[in-house]
Amino acid sequence: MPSSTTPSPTLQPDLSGRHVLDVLTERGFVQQITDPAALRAALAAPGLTFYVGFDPTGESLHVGHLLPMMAMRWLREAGHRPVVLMGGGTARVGDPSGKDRTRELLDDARIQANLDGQRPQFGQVVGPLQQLSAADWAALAAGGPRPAAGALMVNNAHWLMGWGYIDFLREVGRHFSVNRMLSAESARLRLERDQGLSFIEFNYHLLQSFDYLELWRRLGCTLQLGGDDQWFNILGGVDLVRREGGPAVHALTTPLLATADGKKMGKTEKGALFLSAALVSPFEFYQYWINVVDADVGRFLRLYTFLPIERVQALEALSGADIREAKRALAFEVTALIHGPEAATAAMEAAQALFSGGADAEAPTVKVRFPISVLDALIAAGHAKSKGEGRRLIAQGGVKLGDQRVDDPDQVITAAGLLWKGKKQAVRLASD
RNA sequence: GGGGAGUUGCCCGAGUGGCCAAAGGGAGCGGGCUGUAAACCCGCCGGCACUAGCCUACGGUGGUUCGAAUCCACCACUCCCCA
Repeated sequence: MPSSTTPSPTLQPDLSGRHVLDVLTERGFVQQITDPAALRAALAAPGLTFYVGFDPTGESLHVGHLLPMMAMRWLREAGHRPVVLMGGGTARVGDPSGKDRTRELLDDARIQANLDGQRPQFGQVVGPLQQLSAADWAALAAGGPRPAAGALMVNNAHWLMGWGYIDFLREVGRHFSVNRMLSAESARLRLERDQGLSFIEFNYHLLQSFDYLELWRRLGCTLQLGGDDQWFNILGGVDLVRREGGPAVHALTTPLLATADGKKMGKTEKGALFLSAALVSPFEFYQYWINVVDADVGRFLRLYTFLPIERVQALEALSGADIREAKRALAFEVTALIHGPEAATAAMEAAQALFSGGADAEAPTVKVRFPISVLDALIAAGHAKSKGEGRRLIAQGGVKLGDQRVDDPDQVITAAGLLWKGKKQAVRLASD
């Protein structure tokens, strides 16, 4: 058990003088690289500009986005310039990669709201970012000077929205082979499954490729990072830059994570594990990492924390019940990174109190009016969606009031206390 | 433009007039075993009332019938083949 003093998380990466590519590889960030030797040489000296694209498809980022963000932070530490590309333009089209059906098209208001929601979240992990406005971009495109060193945030709406259809076809479209695009996995998957692939989605590839060209032209960007499902799209950009007379720019993909038991990474009962505290409380966030399956702990420590590799290896070496110590470190570190050390400490202490049988532990609080039946309280607490479900839970022994198992749905609660569903979820009932 | 197939509960998928709230699988939830793990075993899994019962539901609307997810008509959408 940690002492009552606030433990201090490791919120900064430390390369210890090693080549950043070695560190990224060792920590499991690297899936594919276009030309490893060339990229190694390019990264040897600081100053390379690289980017990662994020489409604003939700109001908050989630852990799926965290992986490339961590990689960006490491690269930044090595002295390179990160560019966060917000897909304000591409989100209007929709990426078919990895989707087995057409995603609903987002309207402009939705996209704008999502952009606003996600924007501040990048800084937390990647570090301070300078945001370029439409006017900034226009100046840059007109040949103005590049911004001084430092991380940037750009929005591809600024260079995609102005195109005329014919112009785009002539200038960009002519470089793309439909034959190749049809053979790409994202398209092939749809075709084989008779799922259909609308023309608009089919064009996503061109837009993303054009992003790379534009970022190379305006900012000298020579590396794009992305999830491995983006490999083909990134290569499209690499090709386009070359066809437009540019150098051999680089591509690096990160692995697509599934948890060791085959589930999608970052999925909770309620949905994605969002980084926004409003959507997923720090406590819930912490609990997600604590409950990670054993086989994933080492991998996640490497990817989602900045703990030194020696420390990670030490934690990985634990076995049996001691693995929980590694999970505590993981949960604490990641929570501290996203929600801050205070919130992480609070979440950790709340979890410990709750699961060591502490009756007065912290837990999400729900206001109710006493007296209230257990059945109604379950619904108020969000533990059950209907009375039928609540009855079922009780019948199966899944409900506890404090440490007392409840077996009568009509039992009346008269005072504040903890209401448990199963072994892991508790809500504090408080007077309204 | 012509011809054909299809639309079932969170997902996949059976079901062709009453025995259907609808087989089976997956996901999910609870219990047991444990370490707030995995694997495994057991149970649950539309809503309300929970004893009997009622309501909503099988793309939409209308119809046939004592009775329809199942038959008919029209509409919408999806996919396939030919052009």
